[in-house]
Amino acid sequence: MKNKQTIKTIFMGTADFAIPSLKSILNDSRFDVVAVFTQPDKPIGRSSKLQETPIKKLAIKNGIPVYQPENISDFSSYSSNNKFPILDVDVIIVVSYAQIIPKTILDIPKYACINVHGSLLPKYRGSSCIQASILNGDNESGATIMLMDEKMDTGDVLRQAKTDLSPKETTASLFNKISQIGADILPSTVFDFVSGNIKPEPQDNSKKSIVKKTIKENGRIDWSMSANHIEKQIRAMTTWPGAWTKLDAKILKILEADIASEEFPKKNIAELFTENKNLYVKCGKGTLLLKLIQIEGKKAIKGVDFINGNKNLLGTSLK
RNA sequence: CGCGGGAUAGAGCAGUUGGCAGCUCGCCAGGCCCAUAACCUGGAGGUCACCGGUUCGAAUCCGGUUCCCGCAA
Repeated sequence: MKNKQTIKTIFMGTADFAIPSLKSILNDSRFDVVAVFTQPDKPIGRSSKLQETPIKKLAIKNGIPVYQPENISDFSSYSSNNKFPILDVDVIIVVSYAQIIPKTILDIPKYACINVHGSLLPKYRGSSCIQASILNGDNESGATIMLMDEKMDTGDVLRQAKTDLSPKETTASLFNKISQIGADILPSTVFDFVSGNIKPEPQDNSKKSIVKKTIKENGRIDWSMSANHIEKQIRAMTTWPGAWTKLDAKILKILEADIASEEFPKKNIAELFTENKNLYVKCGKGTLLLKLIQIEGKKAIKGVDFINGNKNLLGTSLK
């Protein structure tokens, strides 16, 4: 492709994860973003007001046409003539769009549909890739730029960027890291591919792993598990759905915890107790020191603050 | 107007037949001690979210407002 030409691009994305990528593309003069696709406005939070997706806000701010079809393959839902509205594009970049892209659309761009995925594929195909890397205690993860095909996250890899995980990494912090490093390499990767300077590498299917979408129940703590496992679960479930348990009839979220260095053999599993001004809960193996917790209807508080105001609840068991 | 919880000292919480504003912690001063996050003594710190009503008297009862949070989506 000639230097003076720009890459005519459609961007599809919805969640915050896609924001750095869209910014990256918008800030790169080699790209011309002609349209943005994102999910329809939905009510979020306690009010029933419709909320625009983060991507929609960014697109509007930059004066780019926004499409929000309920179903991306149902052209009639967003185009009056039952056709995809823009047929002459070079690439479609999809990041965290929340819908499967059908073959009819994969075939539209001149070069390819390109995806940014939050793991080092073929590891962790699926939507909860970042949670999975923390839950499994990985030392490194990263972002993958790949060509899309009809299956989920199975396309040929163009380029990857790695990052280390800190011992206290949470899904929230890793989410930011990976979305950024992915965005950082996205423009040049797409450009190099379009220019013919990248040879797509098929994934090694023998090394694949697939992760299911995170659901609320994944945040529920099983206190018979090891403190080591629960501590990773707490970091993996930050900030949604959060690691939670039941204190009497109320939900108790565990926002931050450390693995206790001491053992407390006399305590029962799931028992809440205090020792040296620290709040602990006994696990199946080992003990967790609760640093930051939140009771349903209340704000997040430190373990020591909970002890000060709720001495009567010490000794009870979490469920 | 989706369902529900909450607002009281710097923090976390008690506090209804309406009657002097409390607890734990922190903070300040002093004491004990080889020493301490331990212990003892004393102290400061409140417009009980806001506005109005009932009452001799309201944190408490009634009406309204604002803000925070959990669920759901």
